[in-house]
Amino acid sequence: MTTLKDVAKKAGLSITQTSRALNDHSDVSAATRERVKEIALTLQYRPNLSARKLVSGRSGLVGLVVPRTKDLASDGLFIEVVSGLSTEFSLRDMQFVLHVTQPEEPIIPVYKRLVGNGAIDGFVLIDPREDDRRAAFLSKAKVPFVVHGRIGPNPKHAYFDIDNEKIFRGITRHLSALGHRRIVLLNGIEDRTYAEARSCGYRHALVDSRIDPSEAIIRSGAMTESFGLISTVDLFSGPEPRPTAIICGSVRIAKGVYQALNALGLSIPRDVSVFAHDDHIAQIQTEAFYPALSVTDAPMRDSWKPLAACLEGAISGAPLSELQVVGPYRTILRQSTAAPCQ
Amino acid sequence: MTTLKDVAKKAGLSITQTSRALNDHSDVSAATRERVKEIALTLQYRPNLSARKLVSGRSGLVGLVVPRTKDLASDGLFIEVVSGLSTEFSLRDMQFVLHVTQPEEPIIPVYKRLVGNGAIDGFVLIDPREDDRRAAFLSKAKVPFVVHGRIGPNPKHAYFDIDNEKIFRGITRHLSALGHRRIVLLNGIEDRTYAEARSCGYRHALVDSRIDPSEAIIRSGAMTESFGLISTVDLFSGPEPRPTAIICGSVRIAKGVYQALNALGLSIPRDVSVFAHDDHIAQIQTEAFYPALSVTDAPMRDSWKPLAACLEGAISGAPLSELQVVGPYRTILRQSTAAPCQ
DNA sequence: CTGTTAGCGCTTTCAA
DNA sequence: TTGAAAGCGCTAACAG
Repeated sequence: MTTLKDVAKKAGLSITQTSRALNDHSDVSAATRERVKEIALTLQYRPNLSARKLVSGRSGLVGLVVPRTKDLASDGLFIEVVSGLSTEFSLRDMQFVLHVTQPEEPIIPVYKRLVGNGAIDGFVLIDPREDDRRAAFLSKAKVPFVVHGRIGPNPKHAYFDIDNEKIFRGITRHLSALGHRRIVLLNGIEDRTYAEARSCGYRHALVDSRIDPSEAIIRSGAMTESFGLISTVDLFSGPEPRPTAIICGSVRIAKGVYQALNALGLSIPRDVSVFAHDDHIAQIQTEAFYPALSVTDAPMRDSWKPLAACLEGAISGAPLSELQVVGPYRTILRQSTAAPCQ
Repeated sequence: MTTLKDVAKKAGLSITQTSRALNDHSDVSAATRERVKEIALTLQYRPNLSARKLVSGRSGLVGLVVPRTKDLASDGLFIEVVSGLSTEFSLRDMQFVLHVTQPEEPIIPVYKRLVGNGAIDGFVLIDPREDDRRAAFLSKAKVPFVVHGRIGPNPKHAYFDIDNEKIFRGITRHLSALGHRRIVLLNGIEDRTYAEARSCGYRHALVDSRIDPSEAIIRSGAMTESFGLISTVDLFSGPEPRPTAIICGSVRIAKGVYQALNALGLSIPRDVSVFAHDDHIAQIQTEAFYPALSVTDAPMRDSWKPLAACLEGAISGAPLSELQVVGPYRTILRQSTAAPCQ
C-alpha cells in the first residue's frame, strides 16, 4: 500500500509539504501541488482513512441504523433508502455503514456503541417520530446527523424534507375550491412527523375554506393498499352524508381506494374524487390508474443526494441554515378529481 | 470519549497492561483482568477503531459491493443479503460497509479504491461467476474475502455454499427413479457458478440412470416467473415427445411453470411432475401451490451467519479448511411429483 | 505479571 | 514556501 511517505520520497519533499499539497492548502506553490498530485496518482496513493481519522477526527464513515422489522423486505422503502444513500455517499468518497438491528433490540445502545467506537462521522435518520429518541441522543452526544424529514416545529438539526404541510394544504384547497366539503384524509402512521404535518396542512385548508374543523375526517394507518381499501369501505358504508373526496397519503393507499370504490360501484371522479401524494417508492405508475390519478409529485429518490450533501455539511461544520433543505414538488391534475355532483 | 488512558489511570495501571487485560492476553492476572474490565464497563470505554486499525491492521470493517442494476429493487435477494449480513456482522461487533455502484460503473476500481483506503478488512462476494474478476483481484491484493458460492473446481478461497451439484443430482435421480426419462432443467443464468453446478448434477444423474446425455433438456434464464412460464409454453408446444418432468431452479420459476401448465390444460403431477429448489427468498409458500410443490429446501437466510463467520475467520488467518463450509438441505416430497402415466 | 518504548500514517502547530 | 516535531489512541516488541 502506497503511503504518504512514498509519495513524499518520490517528490523529493517532506511528508508535511506533500500532505499540504494533496489537501489543497494555500501555502503550496501551484507547481508543487500539481507535481505532487501527479505522483500520487501514478503511485495510486490513497490516504489511509484510519490514520486520517485518528488525527483529524474524520473517518469518512457515515452510518444508517435500521430496525429489523418483519415488513423490512416487503416495504419498498428500505431498498430505496439503502441503495440511494449508498450510491450518493460513494460519490462523495464516504463509506456507508449499514446497521440492521436485531428484531427487538433497543436502538439507542446501538448508536451508543457506534458512536463510542468513534469510527462514524455522522448518521442519517430516517422515519423520524415526533419525539425522536435517536435525535435526542445524537444531539446530546454532539454527533452530526441529518434527518429525512423534520422533528419538532423549529428544528435545530440538519434535514432534507418536503413541505408536507403545504402540499396537503394545497391538495385540500384544490378539492374544496372544486366544491368539495366532505374531504377524507387517509394519512400515514400517527406519530410520524410527516403525517402530523400533513394533517396540519389539511386542517388549515379546511379553515381557509370555511369548513368547520369538526368536519375533518382523518384516518391513520400504514401506507398499504389494505389501509386504503378498508378505510374506504368503512367510510362509504357509514352514515350519510358520505364523503365526496379522498386524499391519500400515498399511491399505494390510492390503489386500495380505487379497488374499494370500484367494488362499491362508485365512480371516480363522478361520485368521489381521489387525490394522492406520489413519492414514487411504490412501483406503481399513476398514469396507469383508471381514471388517471391526480397527484402531487415528489420522488423520494431525489432525497438521497441532498441528504448526503447535508450530512457532509453537518460533519464539516457548515452553518445550520445551509443544512436545512426543503425539496420541490409538482402538482399533476389528471382525471380522478372533479367538482362533486349536483 | 473514554480512552484507554482514562481506564488505565482509574485502574492505576499502565496503558499497556490495561490493553492486555481488555484483550484477554494470557499474561495478566485474572484479578487485574476482571478489575480492568469492570472499570472499562463503568467508563463506557469503547476502543477507537481507527487507532486499533492503524497499529494492528484490523478495523473491524467489512464490505459488500453491489452493482446497481435496474432490477435491484424488485429482486428480493438484495434486501435479504444486505439485512442478513448487516445483522450478522453487527452481532460480531464488525461494521458492515455497503457500496452500491453507479449503474454502468466498472466494479474492480471500486474494490481498488476501498482496498487502497485500507479501511476495510475483508469482503463478501455474492453472485460469483465462473471466471470472477473480483475474486481474482482480491486474491492478488491479498485481501481476505468470502464467497457465497464457489468459484472453480478446487477453490482456494473461503466460502459458504450449498451442494448444488448433489442437490440437483438427487432431484434428477428421484424423478428418473419414478420412471421419468424426459426431464427438463430450468436452470439459472448461465455463467453463474451455482447454475453450472446444478446442470452438472443433473447431467450426472442422467448418466447414472442410463439416460443418454443427449436427451438433456436445459434452459437458462433469470429466476423469474416469466422464465418459467415462457419456457414451459415453449417446451410443450414443441415437437413430440414432450417432457414429463420439470426441475425448477427456484420456486419463482415454478410459479410460472404452474401457470403455464394450467393454461395448457396439463395436470400436475398426472401429465407433468414439477420439482423445485426452494431458497426461501421469494416470499412464496410452497405449501400454497396447488398441488403442493415438492422441493429441496435450503433457506438462503441460513447463509449469512456462516458467511460472516468465515469472513471473520479469513481475516484472522484461520486455516482454509475451516473456512470452506457447505450447508445442509432437506428434501420435501409433496404432491407435485409422481410416476409418469405413459 | 507489569511497565517502557516505539511506531502505525497522517495532520497540524511552530519555526525557519 | 517549506521542514521538523509532536501527537491522535492503540498494540506489540522488549525488558524487568
